[in-house]
Amino acid sequence: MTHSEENYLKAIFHLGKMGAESVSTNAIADEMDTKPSSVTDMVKKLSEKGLLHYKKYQGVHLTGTGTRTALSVIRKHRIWEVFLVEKLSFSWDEVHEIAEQLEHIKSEELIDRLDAHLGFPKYDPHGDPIPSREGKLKLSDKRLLTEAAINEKGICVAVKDSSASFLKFLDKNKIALGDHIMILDKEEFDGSLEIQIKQRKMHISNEIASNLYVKIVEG
Amino acid sequence: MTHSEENYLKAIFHLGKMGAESVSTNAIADEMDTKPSSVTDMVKKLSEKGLLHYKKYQGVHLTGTGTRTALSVIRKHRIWEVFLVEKLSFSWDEVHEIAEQLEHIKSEELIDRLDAHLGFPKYDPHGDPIPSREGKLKLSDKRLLTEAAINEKGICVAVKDSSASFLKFLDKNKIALGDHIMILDKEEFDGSLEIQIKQRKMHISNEIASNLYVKIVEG
DNA sequence: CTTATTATTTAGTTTCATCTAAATATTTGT
DNA sequence: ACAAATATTTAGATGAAACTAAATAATAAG
Repeated sequence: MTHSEENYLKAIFHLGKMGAESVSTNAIADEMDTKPSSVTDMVKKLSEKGLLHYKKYQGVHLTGTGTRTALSVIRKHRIWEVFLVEKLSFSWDEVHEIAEQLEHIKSEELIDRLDAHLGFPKYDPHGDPIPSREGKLKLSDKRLLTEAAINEKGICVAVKDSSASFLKFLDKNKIALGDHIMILDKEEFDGSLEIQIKQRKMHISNEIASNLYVKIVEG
Repeated sequence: MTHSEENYLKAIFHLGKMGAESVSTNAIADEMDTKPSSVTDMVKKLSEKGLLHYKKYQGVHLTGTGTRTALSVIRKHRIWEVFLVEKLSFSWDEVHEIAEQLEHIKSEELIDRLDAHLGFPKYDPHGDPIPSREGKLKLSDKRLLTEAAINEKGICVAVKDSSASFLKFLDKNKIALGDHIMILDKEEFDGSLEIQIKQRKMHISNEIASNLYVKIVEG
């Protein structure tokens, strides 16, 4: 399994909503910042290896083996991110690029020991769940902040966009995972929100709200 | 800089006794388990990139940049080995393969933070010195056990062969870095040695002695 | 001082992952 | 339902990094 093959599986997994939907050539090309023709080539190869199903012009979806492989790479990525933040004090906006490299290190033993060393974390620094050794992925009832109703309260549990610029924005505005948020008002015109977060009120754009996941708390 | 290029630089550095001697095509091919013709190709490329000097039929030697790059890779390799042993409890015979992969992760920040996290170690688990950030390599007065005279005392400071089989042999026979060793007798016929190690006597073959480094202690 | 041996290089091929340009299939809009 | 737009695939090329087989240079041996 090459780095490139692993990256394709990861991208297809993400695009396919955990393997349910079939994924188009162009979507993969976009996600991976490559050309559709390159995707066709790779997809043929992965298909021959039994990692995904492919019929011309009909998109692809991962096989069981393909899904397990993708989850194994995602597991590595997320565990390494935890390591970088917890043990090496990187901030959450600096770890993605490095984890993109570390996720390809081949050693199950290594990742298991690292996992133990970190105390078997369940989530990465961006709130994404870490797949188990067996390839089970915890699915939570998190919702985008844009989908919450006025007066609903939630706890910020994850980000959708993990780009450095978005994460830096959150840091600068003192919004962190675990924070309690209540929707005070929604602006019809631009979809922006008035929220109460940790005793202070603030106004956030729709763009921001649509990249923050919350878990609604009753009451 | 590709993984392969880094591996070539590392191999040439090791073969060239820290850049002093010029290294032959065949020696590199042997070291890297590849064909001489492949070496010629790569050496031409590295030469064009200014990492080594190459004249047909006359071997190569690293430039300043080439040496610095090699040392940077070696630094990464050794720091990762310390991490694997100290933090993840790998044994010293398991870390080489994994470090061969980790040494190619591109991030100076990562290796500096890891270095700090480990308390700025000076030696890797096999007793090899870790180059500084600036590319300085501590050279010690260690000598092979085969070069020590009868009645000389030394401290075991490093191994020459880092293969799993040799290291496992040492573990099994309770020989570890830091142990005090005295040469009791040398057998003319096969070069084997009678040694005193930590209150017990044992007999070791020339093959073993020629892969153990000691630092002679006076008295 | 030739010849034989060994070392090294050249030339041409392969595999991998990408690309561009062109061809073909599918989908959409009227 | 047909043309236009979009998506996808094919064909052919490129750059790494390896290989094999053949040619050439350097070295060693008689």
